[in-house]
Amino acid sequence: MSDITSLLDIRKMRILQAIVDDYIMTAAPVGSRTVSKRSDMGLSPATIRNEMSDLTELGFLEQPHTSAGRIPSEKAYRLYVNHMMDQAKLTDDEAEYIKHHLDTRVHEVGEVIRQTAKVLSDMTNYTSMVLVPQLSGMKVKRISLIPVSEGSAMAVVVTNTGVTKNSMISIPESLTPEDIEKISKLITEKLDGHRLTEAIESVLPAIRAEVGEQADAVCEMLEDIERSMSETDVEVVGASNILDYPEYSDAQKARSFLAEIETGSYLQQVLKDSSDVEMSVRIGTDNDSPDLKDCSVITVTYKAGGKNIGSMGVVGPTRMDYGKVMAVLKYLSNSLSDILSKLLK
Amino acid sequence: MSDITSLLDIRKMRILQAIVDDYIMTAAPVGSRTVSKRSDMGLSPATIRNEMSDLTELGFLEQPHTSAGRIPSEKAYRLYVNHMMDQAKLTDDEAEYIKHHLDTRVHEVGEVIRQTAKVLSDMTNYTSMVLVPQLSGMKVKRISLIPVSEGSAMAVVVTNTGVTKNSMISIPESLTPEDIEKISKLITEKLDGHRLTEAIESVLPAIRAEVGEQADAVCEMLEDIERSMSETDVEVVGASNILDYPEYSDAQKARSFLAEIETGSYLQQVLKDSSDVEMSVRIGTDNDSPDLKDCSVITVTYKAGGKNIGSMGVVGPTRMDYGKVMAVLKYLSNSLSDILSKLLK
DNA sequence: GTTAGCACTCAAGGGCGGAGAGTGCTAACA
DNA sequence: TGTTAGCACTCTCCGCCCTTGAGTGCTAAC
Repeated sequence: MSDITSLLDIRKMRILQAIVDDYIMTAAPVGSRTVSKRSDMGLSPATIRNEMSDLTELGFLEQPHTSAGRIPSEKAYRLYVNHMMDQAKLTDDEAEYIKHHLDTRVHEVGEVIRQTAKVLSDMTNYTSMVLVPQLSGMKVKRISLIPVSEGSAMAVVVTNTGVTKNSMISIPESLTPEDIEKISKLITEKLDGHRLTEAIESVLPAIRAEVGEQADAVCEMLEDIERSMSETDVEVVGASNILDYPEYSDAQKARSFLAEIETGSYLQQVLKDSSDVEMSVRIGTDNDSPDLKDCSVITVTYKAGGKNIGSMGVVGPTRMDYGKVMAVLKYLSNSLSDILSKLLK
Repeated sequence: MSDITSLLDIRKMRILQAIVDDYIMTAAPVGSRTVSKRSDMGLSPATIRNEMSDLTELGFLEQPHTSAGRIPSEKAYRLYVNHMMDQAKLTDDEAEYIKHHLDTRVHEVGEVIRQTAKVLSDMTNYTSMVLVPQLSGMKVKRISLIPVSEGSAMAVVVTNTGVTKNSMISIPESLTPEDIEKISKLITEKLDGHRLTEAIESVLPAIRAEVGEQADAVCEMLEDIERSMSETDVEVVGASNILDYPEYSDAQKARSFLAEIETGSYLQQVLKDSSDVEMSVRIGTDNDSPDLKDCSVITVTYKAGGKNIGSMGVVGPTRMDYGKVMAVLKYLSNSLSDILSKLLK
């Protein structure tokens, strides 16, 4: 990116910023008079109009119809987010609110994640989503197999950070509960300290040697475990918040937004894709999903023990309060990272 | 209930039924001419008007304004559901659809529940909810404790029917992983075949005797397990369907409906409360939640091995297609019961 | 370069009238 | 005595017109 002042002079920037700020608050097209009246502007409406005309030509503003004010284009939001947003800081009350509601006495990761999603949605009044910590990349401490019925067992994977995940797997009917217990011990012993993803190839020979004829079955089980452990869960809260915004007062539009949220697959993909960039912002058509073409999605990552282990984000109308959302996300990312770092030892 | 023909003669019944049927399809007030035109009616609009006037006086019909048709009151819906609904039967296509989408090859209870909820919502186009099988009342086959970090462990309860549930519990820091394993074996041995709910008092003395000084800690752990096992989970699908109905085109109304669904606590309560009646119907203000006062909730139970183990239901506008919904619910209840009975051996 | 002034555009909202759906009453009919 | 035709009446809905007001773009003057 070249220096943006070569693209837009300072005055245009200030005017554009004023328009975006105003539009974010009111959702109504902004006129030249409104901008001119801002105490720090000191220019007549006529001058503003000339500048607005230029900004429209440059693609930063759009006009719903001739005699309406202007609304920001996606291009304007991108510029706004990157170069001219007031990076809001949380008020003391807000910080206090987070501290108070992220109950650090809770000892279960899932519960902490749910609380985080709730707080995120409540504070922003948009839809929030939090990816539960990902096992991939963590080291396995223990894998327990619990016989449930003939043909099925529950696999519980515990990582060295204390993150757990469990799933039902099918097992060969030939295996007795005792066999399962033996295998459970064996694979824990062999896999201990390895990453689950890399474990199978590297550890299989050893296991194969020890379990003899049932090696194939065990091998399949391990693959089954790996497969189910790489599935991601995401906690989504506050989908109905979208109905608070006039952009979505049309039932049909709200319907397709909510349906997209409910399936969750796109959002899940976004969170996964963004799980290595500290903060990502997708504006409008940046989103592949047509149902979210009037939405923005902002995500941040969170860590435990200095390593990224998950991400969370907010979905709202493109006209969202970027400054506030980003501030809340940053703060929450730190809080959650702290809590998890302690919680997961 | 006394014989209803003493309350309403046959003709009034037929007219009321015609009105309810029509209103369910169109959501528009029904006039005398519309009713009269039905091929099986054979009465002039004027006659119908007289009867409608009576029905209004009796509280079965309401009039939005003088020159509009009539709409059914809650009282009418109750009568309709109890005495005059055409108990719809599923078409072959519909039965086929269910068979096809309830994939019996799936071996995990949770997955089956999710599929059921999806099918239920897709077929009715209302919001569906399915309670996951309840452990209470089942007999414990196995309780495994898996050490996760110092101070916490995962408890996995497996019942004799193969239903599982797991949760994190905190454990006294004094216990080593070996202790935990020992205790895990011990409680499985002692609790095996008992109901979890009744197990603790009856089994505690034996356990107390064997674990010696750590008895109190173990006791607390067991209570913790019991507490978390009695928590219920419910799968909700298709909340956004409500936006397809003109009654909820008002964003504010849709908002409060969706918020109520999202918290889920009321619906969960309804499902729990109804988990011993084969089919229950709550119409309008039967629902305690003010946000659901224009909704009806219909639930059925499902079984495994001849015993009720859970329930599911549908939430929609009071003007819902009761016949269809009840038919789908009945059919699905049987299907799910069959699948679970096989699945849980 | 900035601004005042002015003609022009367009959406939103209020008022009005007709159309249409539906009712309730009355009187006639079987 | 129950049923029906007829009719006056009531309301909502919809389209129409007009006004209002916000906002623009252009021009000419500062």
